[in-house]
Amino acid sequence: MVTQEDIAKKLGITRTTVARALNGSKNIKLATKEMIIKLSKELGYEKNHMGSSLALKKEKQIFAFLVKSKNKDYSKELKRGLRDSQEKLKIYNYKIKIIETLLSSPKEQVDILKKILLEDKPVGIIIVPLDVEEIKKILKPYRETLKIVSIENQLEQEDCFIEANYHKSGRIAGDIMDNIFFSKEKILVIDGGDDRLTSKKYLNGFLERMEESDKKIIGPLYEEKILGKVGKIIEKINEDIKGIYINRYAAEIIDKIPYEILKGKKIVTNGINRDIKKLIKEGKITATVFDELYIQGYLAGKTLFDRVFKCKVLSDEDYRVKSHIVFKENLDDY
Amino acid sequence: MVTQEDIAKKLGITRTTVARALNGSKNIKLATKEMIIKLSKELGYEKNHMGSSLALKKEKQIFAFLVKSKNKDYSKELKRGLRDSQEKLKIYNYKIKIIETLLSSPKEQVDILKKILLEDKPVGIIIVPLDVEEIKKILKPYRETLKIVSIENQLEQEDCFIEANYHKSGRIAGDIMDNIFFSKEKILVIDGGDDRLTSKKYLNGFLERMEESDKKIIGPLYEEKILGKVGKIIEKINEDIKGIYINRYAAEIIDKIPYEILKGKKIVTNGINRDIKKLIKEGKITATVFDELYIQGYLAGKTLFDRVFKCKVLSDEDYRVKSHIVFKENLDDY
DNA sequence: CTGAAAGCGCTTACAG
DNA sequence: CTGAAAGCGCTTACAG
Repeated sequence: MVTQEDIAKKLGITRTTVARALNGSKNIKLATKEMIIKLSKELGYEKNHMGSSLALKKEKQIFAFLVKSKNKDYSKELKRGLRDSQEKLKIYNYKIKIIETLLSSPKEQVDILKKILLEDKPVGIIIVPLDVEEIKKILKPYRETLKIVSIENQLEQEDCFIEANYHKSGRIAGDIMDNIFFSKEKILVIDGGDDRLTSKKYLNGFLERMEESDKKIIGPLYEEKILGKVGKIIEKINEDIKGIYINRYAAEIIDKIPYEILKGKKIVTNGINRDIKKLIKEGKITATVFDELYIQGYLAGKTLFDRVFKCKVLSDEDYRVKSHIVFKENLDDY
Repeated sequence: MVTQEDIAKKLGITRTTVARALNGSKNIKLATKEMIIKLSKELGYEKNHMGSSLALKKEKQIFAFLVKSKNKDYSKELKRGLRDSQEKLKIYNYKIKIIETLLSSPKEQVDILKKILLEDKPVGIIIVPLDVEEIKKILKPYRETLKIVSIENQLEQEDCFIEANYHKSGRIAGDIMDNIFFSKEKILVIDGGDDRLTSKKYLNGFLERMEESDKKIIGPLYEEKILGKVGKIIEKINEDIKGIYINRYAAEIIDKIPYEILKGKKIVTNGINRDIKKLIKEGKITATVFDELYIQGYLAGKTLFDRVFKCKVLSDEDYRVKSHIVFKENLDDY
């Protein structure tokens, strides 16, 4: 294992100067710096992070900007993932502070971000950016020192970007629906509306996949405030309908429909929560497909940390969030 | 943050003594030790692992006993997971050495284990134990200092035990098969034999789940050296058969059967490898269910490390290996 | 059984 | 722009 001291000795200088070169300090002559960097590469120097952290005693702050949506599970799971990644950070004296703003109020997010950049001097930002263009602008002057991870919406190319593939999960739901039936059955598609995060992408993925199938799609049936108008859905369901897909409010909608009407239909949905789990357990929903938000949160924390601290860039594969398929039998995995 | 020094000061003793108490050293008076432990609990002392590792310079060894089976993916994935967990260990100066022995030769595993315990003084053992009773006996005298993680087969209650739930994955395959068909169709079950790790459990899980269904099971059809006798399988497949389940050698068997015969049948299997993926992509296999061996390996490394180093015991949930369901549309997640 | 001291690899305020 | 020095929290060989 090669240390800064080794490099210093070979070069006839002090550890201090070597440390400076390796930390990107500005108080160092360019030539010296280059010489040190060159040798450290030749020797295969890797910084010992324990030594480094031990010496670096003051707490460094990372701010995570999440959003609160009506879909409570969304931010809850993301937060849980983020918190779990914190454990690792804590021992290195990094701290993630979570700030939640409303999905419906991009301006609030922008304002708080501005304030924090100015006052708290964070070393990293994790964000589910709402007003993407505005946020890009705000971050620009801080880019030299700030590491950025965005979730759901991409900012600059250079930032790490973590996204779940909701569209794909929609396609998978379609794949399952297609495979459940041999012949050209009728499938009713219920559009529970757009939550501005996942549900529209789910629906589009499902519909795209169904176009490649021989099943006959009825709908999508859309109603504003659909939960108040379940009657309209009931009208559409008849003997001919063999399968039902719902992209949003699956549990709420199913609960409002008398079971007699749904009996024998195969229902597939996207997303997961306690109510959907219950319905799968009862055999009312056949399967659901969802993206693990927990992992997204966890990855965001981990990734930012790797970037800030180790200057390590992970491969794209590491950021990929898998889709999970849930039938009754693997329900308790989730 | 409370340090050993803080504790020492409050007690009017030196850091050295505090360290000794906290490390479980024997060179310390019981009363002193108890006093220190008590105060450190009161103050909420948590050891700083960076300081600790930095001081602890010599390499510590962990040995992992894996098995080589005919199912190459088995040990390959397990190894990959284990290797990934090593990265974290390395910076703390722990090293995992992997030893593979043949599944068919439990004695070889026992012999090597004996030798290593004697000569290498490992701080931890990860093992897929074959001759469980014998291995329990061998490990007994070392239990004071040695942390043990077993995979697949449990040793003592106190050891951490990581298992995939192959039986459950079999049940899930059954669940999918059951859901694919509305009516009482005939399902042919092909038993590809016992690999002594997964395939029998898969089969039993599948059959158990099918008993709860209204489908009619044909088989299980078992032949010794089944790959040489695919003719017997072909005989069984006729118009009436709507679904086929195969627990082992799915890809090999399907490849030997003319596609005309399989066309229109829904095939579900357990396990995953490149060939199965290919068949799913081609639409020949509808779905497969498998246990992520990679995760098992990763967990084994991580768990042992947590035990050795942090004296941390994870909750059962952390050891749980999920089952994964793969249809065509989520194929590229794996 | 306990303590004084050196050292792990790194960072950074201070002095020049 | 560079260096001497203190210090992060811990461990352990050595001396008593």
